Amino acid sequence: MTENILIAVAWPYANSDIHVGNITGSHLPGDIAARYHRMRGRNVVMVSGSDSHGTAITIKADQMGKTPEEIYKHYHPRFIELFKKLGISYDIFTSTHTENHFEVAQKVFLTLLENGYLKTFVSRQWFSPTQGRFLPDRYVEGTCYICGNTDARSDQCEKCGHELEAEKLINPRSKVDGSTPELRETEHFFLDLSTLEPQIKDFLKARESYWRPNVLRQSLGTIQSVGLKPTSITRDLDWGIPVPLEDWKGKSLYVWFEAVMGYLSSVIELSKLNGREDAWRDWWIDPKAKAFHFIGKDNITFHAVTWPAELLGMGDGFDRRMGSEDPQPLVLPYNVPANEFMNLEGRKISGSHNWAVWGLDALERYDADAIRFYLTSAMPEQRDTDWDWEEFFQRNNNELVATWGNLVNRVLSFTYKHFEGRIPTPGQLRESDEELLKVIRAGFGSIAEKMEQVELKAALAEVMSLAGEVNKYLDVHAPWFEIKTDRDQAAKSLYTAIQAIEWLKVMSAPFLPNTSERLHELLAHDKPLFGRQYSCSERDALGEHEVLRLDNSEAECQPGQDIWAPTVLEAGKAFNQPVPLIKKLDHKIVEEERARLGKASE
RNA sequence: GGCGAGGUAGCUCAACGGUGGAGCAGUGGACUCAUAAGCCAUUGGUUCUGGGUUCAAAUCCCAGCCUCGCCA
Repeated sequence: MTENILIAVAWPYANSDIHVGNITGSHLPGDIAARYHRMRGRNVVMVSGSDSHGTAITIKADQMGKTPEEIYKHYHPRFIELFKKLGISYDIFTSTHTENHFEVAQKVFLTLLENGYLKTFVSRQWFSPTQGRFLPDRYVEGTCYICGNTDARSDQCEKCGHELEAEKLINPRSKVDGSTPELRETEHFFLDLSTLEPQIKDFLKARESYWRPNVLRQSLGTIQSVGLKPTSITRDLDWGIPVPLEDWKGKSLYVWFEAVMGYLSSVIELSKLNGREDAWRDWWIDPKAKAFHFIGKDNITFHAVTWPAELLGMGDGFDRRMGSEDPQPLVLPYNVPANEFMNLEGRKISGSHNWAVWGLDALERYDADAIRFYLTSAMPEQRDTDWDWEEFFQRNNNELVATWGNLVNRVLSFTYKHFEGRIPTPGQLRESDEELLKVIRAGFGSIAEKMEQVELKAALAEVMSLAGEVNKYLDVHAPWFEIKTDRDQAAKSLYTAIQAIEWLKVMSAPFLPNTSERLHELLAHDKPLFGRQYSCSERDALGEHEVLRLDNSEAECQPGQDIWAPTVLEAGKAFNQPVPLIKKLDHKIVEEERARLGKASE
């Protein structure tokens, strides 16, 4: 039975471009995991989409003099372009602003309501009489009741750093038109986390042995120390998913409450696109399916507590609403390997100050795999890390090119020259040949263990270390001497080295898919390892949205076929004339890139 | 303010109670198939600070400092 794996990546917020911190935090680790599981022959679906709603987008829209929809439609295709160029292989990358997502989100809401986990509370919020609507906290400014700063935002004072209780703000004024807002009562829905707490606790306890400490302590730790409180899930906002009830006009589902449902809605959308409406149940109903959630540390509570609470609270009600005759509960997250943050040259990444390395911009000058290699090496798996251009340069030239790229090039070009472009026929291998192959072969097992545990840096380090073993082996045998005295000995050495390279191509493929694919072609394999990314436009009642997809039909990776294995190299087979797989960089890029930082753009 | 994570060689990280390790950078050496890459050898550390427990602490406990996240 093929294992079902859901790779769910945090939905990027569609009010800014994606930078290296976002990439290494969630998209890249998700992609590496997805590719690995696909190679194991598992039934993988990797999903994400643009988080299109909420106040941050309406604010951006106001600043730019555009509509929220225009803002989302500007960034969404740029996300897709980036994922294509970087090889982030989503099975579907869609948006929360789709008819399908609206339907799913409203079903989730109604199911939770039906099951008694939603409550309403009345609170007081600032209302603009001139505009006839409630103002989000960030739209109201006034005097800080702690430090007296006259330009404090109602939810936070920049000057003294305190977060504020919005209704205590002195001399409030609307950021939109400067008018004076007034406090009015407003009613909102809350998700009753306190009632669900025992179930959430059981869910977390069952995963205690293998979750990362930061994720576990922030979720289970909070429950054990202070407990959970009801959390509000609706807002007085037009731009979003309407609360699906009479008399709740002008109120939307809170963006965080609804965006996480994208993990469910996107799989449903993909199932519809593929014409197999029930396929989503492979990942969401099959109790053996595993869901991995790749997120940044700012998102831990939402994914380790709130989203599981939504799933638990629905019971089998969602499946029933989807028309199932035998309704079942939904699958809970298997792991939430949250990453910490990546800084840039010693400072926090800041988009507004252009202190950022933007994905699309960097891809104009560097190969996808060069970026992927460095971002994996410096992935913030257990602590904050730093993108440093000098280190990017060093790691590319001294590790990726020197250890791996050069290994492939020296072996293949020497063989091509001396063995007429064919894999040498080795005859009986020597003991030392078998020894090297044994060491490399063992990597399939030990690297797999790290991949299953989502220890991606350690996994990549082991691949590189194995490449180093091949370099040492070559130095001992020196086929460039053997060829002069005993051609058969050189044939054995080169065959062994190419066999090792063939295996390392497989082990490095989740990290360096483009490099592996090109090496795969060099070695004259018929089919590509991975599928082809493409995008298409879909139309529904809300308009059109672009969708990034993946066509696996021609790929070697197929459900049920485990290609993460030491296949035996065919002696005598012709291969293509080698070319260097990875480019060396010139040191001048370090100064050039540093000079770009912090400069105004656009 | 509350909760949490992290603070180990210049950089990235590993050791998580038993003589502080790896890769890269630095330095020295022999080689040449290769993108002047590869190989061998080697320099480098009051493990944030101060206490404590222990025969033994980077590791456990207490206090403090710094960075980051979440919540109020």
